[in-house]
Amino acid sequence: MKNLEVANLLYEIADILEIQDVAFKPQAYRKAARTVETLSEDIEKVSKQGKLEELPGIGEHIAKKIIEFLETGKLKYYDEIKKQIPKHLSDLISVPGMGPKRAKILHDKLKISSIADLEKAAKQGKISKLFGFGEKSEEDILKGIELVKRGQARMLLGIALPLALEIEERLKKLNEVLQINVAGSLRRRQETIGDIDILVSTKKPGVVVDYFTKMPEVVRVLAKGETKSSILLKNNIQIDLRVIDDKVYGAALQYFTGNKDHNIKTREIAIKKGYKLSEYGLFDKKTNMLLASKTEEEIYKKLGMQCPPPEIRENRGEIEAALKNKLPKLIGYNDIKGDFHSHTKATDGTNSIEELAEAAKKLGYEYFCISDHSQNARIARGLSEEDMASHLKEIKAYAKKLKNFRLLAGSEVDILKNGDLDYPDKLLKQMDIVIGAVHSGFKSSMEEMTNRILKAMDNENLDILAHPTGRLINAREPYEVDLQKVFKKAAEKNIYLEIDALPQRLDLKDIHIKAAKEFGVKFVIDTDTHSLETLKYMDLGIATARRGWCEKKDIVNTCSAKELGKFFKKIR
DNA sequence: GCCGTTTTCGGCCCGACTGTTTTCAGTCG
Repeated sequence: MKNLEVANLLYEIADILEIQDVAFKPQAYRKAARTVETLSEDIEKVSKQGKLEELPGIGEHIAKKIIEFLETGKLKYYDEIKKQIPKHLSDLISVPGMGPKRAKILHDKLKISSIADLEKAAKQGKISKLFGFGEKSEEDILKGIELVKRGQARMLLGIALPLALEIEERLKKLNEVLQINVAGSLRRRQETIGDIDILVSTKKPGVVVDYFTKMPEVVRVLAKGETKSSILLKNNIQIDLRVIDDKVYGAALQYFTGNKDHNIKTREIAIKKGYKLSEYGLFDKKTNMLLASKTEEEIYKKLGMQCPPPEIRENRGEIEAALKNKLPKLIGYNDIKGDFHSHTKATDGTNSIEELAEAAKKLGYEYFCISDHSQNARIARGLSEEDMASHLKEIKAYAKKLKNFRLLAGSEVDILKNGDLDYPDKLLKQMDIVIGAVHSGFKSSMEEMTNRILKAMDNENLDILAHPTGRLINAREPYEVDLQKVFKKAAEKNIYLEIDALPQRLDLKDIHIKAAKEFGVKFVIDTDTHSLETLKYMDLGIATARRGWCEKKDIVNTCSAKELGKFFKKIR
C-alpha cells in the first residue's frame, strides 16, 4: 500500500505551493491528500482500474500525477517546484505559529531555510528586529521549535477521553456553566487526538475562563480571549475552551465538532440555499436573520438533512446520506451483550477466571469468553496442548456453577507462519470459540502474510480473526496484508473480524470497518482484556464500530446468550 | 486544481486571537 506515500507527496506539494503564495491550489492538493490518506483501498489498485478521478478532490491533473508517481516512483512536477524553494523550507511551517507568509519573509530577509537556521536567528535576536515581528514572536518561535523537537505524537483516545471527561466534570460544577460538551476529534472519538476541545455556554464568560486558565495542572496559558482560551498541561496536552452564549449553543457545538471537511461541506450546502453557517448560527444571507442555532438537530434540519452522529462527521459520505435521509442507525453504547476476547493469569493476564466472569456479570453482560494464548506465544506464556485442555475443563466446570450467565471457553490461537493454527483440530473442537491471531513475522511480504491469513481462515474451526492488521498506534505499523482478500474470505466463510478495543490497537480501524462492511462482513467488538481495569475500553471499540458505520446487526456480540448458537458452530 | 439543484467558468468556509500595528495581516482550528 503506497497510500501514505502518495498522501505525503500531495501534502508536501500543498506546502510548497503555499509558501509560493499560489492561490487555491494548496487547498486542492490538501483535499486530494486527505482523500488518499483515508482511503481504505489500495491506491495502486484504484489507479489500475482507472478510477482515480472518481475519488473526491482528485481530478484529471492530480490523477495523472499520482499515476506517474506510482509507475515511476517519481514526479517531475514535484521535483521542479521543490527546486524553486530552498531545501527544508517547508519544514518551517511545521513550527506552530509559523505559516507560509512568515516563512517566506524570514527566508527572503534572513536567508533562513531550515528549523536549525530559524532557532539560531531567534536566539541571536535577529527576528525581533524585522518589520512585522517583535520580541513576542521571537519567543513564540523558540517555544514552537521546542514542541516540534519533543515530537508531537498524537494522544491515544483512551488517554485523552478520561482526562477530558474529568475536566468536563469539574467545569460542570461551576454554577455559571449552563451547558458543556467535549467537542472536536474527541467527540468524534477519533483514534488519536491532537488537542482537547471543550465547549461551554454561560452568562459569565470571565468567571469560567478564569477558572479554566487557573486550574492547578496548567503550565502555560497559550491564549486568553473573551470567548476562546487555550492552555497547556504538563505533558504537552493542549486544551481549548470555547465559551459561547447559550442561545447559540447548538451552532457552536456543530462548528466545534467538525471535522473540518464536514464543516466546509455543510457550509457549502448552506450557501447554496442562500444561507450562511457559522458558530453563531444559521443565517439568511440577505437579511441576516437567524434561522437556527439552539440545537444541532434544528440546524441540520433547516439544511434539509438528518443530523449525523458525531462519530461519522468525517465527510466520508455521511452528508450525502443525510441529505437522502439514509443515515445508518448506528450501534448504541448499550447494545453489547458480551465479550469474546480475554486473558487470565493462566497466560499473560492478571486476574482469575472467576474474577473476570464476576466483572463481566457486573457489567450486565449475558456471556463472556476466556481466550488465553496458545503455545507458540512464548512471551505471553502461551499454554501447551495439555495445559490448554485442562484450562478449558476448568473454565467449563466453573461455567456450570453460573446462573443466568454463559461463560465460554476459547483461545486466542496463533496463526503460524505456514498458516496453520497453533493447536490440532481435535483440541480446537473442544473450544466454544476459536480466535485466530498473528503474533509473529510482522515483516513478511504482503503476499506471504495474505496467504498465511487466508489459509488460517480456511480452517473450519476458526470463528474470529483478532486484530486483523496487528498495528499498535504510535508504536508499530500494521503488517502488510491484502485486506480486500481477507474481507472477501471473511464474508464467504462467516468468520467475524474483530474490532479490538484496546486504545493502542483499535484494530480494525474505522475506514477498514466501513470497507469490510461493503463485503458483507460481520464483526465482534472485544476488549482483549488482560485485567479488570481494561474491560472499560469496550466503549472505545463501540465508538470505532460507529465510526465504521456499523449498525447493531453488523456486530455479533449484540446478540443474546440464547442466540450464540446461530453465530458459532461449536456452541449449542 | 477541483467542481456543478445558481455555474463547464468562476467560485473556492468562517471567525477568533495575537502581535504589531495605528487599522490589519498572519495563523489557527
